[in-house]
Amino acid sequence: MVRIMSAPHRKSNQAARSRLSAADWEVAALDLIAEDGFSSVNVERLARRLNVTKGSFYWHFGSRDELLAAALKRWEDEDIATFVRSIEIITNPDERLRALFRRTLDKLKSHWIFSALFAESGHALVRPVMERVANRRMSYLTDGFISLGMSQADAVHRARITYYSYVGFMQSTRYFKTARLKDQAELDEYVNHVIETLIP
Amino acid sequence: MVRIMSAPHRKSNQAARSRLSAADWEVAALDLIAEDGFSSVNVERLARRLNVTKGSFYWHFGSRDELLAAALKRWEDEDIATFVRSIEIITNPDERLRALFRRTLDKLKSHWIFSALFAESGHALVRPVMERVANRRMSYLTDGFISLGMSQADAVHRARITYYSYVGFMQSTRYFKTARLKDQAELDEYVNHVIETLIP
DNA sequence: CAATGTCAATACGGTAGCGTATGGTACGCA
DNA sequence: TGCGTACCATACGCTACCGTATTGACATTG
Repeated sequence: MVRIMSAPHRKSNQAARSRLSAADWEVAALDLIAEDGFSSVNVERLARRLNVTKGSFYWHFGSRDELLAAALKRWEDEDIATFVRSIEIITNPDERLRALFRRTLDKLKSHWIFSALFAESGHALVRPVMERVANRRMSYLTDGFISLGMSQADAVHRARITYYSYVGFMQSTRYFKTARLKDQAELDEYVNHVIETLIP
Repeated sequence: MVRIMSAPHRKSNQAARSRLSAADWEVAALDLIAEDGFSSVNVERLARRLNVTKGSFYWHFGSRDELLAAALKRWEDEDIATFVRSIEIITNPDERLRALFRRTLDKLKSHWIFSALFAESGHALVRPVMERVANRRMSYLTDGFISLGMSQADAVHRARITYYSYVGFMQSTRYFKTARLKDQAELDEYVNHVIETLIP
């Protein structure tokens, strides 16, 4: 119960910047989401991480939900931006689709956040975000399969399989050691199999 | 705040049986899990559903975790039993695999519980259960693909895709209206596409 | 009918987390 | 140099939930 404040007027290890902005709280929230899930985000825990008390938090945000909404928006925006940057520049449709498949392996923090958020899509703040994300990716995939010569109907189905298997992969590797592939080689092998199975 | 107890000594609408067993609490917990997720299960809410107070609960169970563990065990046992009953009796390996794929569409409550539990595999009580379930299904699928002539390595990969796309499908339809297929016809069409894509 | 066992109601103590109130400190700038 | 703005600390109230303690109601059985 008694918490020893070794550095009362903090000048401590990591937090060289002694004052925080709203953005700092959002980023910290996203970190926590990636580690422990969306609903694990609570302001006192965040405050402890940032070496301040929640007195500070409520200066930047009116409520916990306000922070969560801001963090979600930040993630969605970043996610779109990096996606466009890394994929959209590839012109050849076949190449682009394959690159998209392989991209699921980049262990970006964004993927972990995706997985954590997806698992809690039941939450009223999360659901609309994840639904938009799903629709964007699904229609992107559909277009990809169409431009490879598939019929509209087949492309939609194939996009579903693809997206769903991505979701399942992410969720499983998040939670289960058993599901994690051993090394980079096995990972590559798996993705190659996926590409050969799903890309006509 | 003031709760009107219209039927003090309860003889009320649904609960004809005026006394409960531990099993009743477990079943109610599973219902709640299917509807609202694992972590939404709390004893006072359950008690309200069952038209009793939690004074009763703690006669049957020592703690909330004890109930959750019992409910999980109940589900896992049932899940194995119904799986064996519905699939294992089919001898032809190709038929069996197809039946397994189509079984995904039966809207059994068990599937909803699966989906709710999977989403919260982060929980210490849930994770081992879902890991066992995943391993069982994965190795079952792997055997299926092997008996259809695939190499061991390919079969493992294909089993992964299959299981992961099942997980993604379940999770998505659980949360997103957009993801839900319109009617039985579209559903069948989708599964046919899945079968043609994933079964060699 | 008494005694016991089984299930339930009520009242209470404890903790975690949200949000508020109020005052404190430090930095930029007049 | 002093003053206001921006950020932070402390203390508190409130609610939801867990779990405990005690007593009550009803059924079964000796």
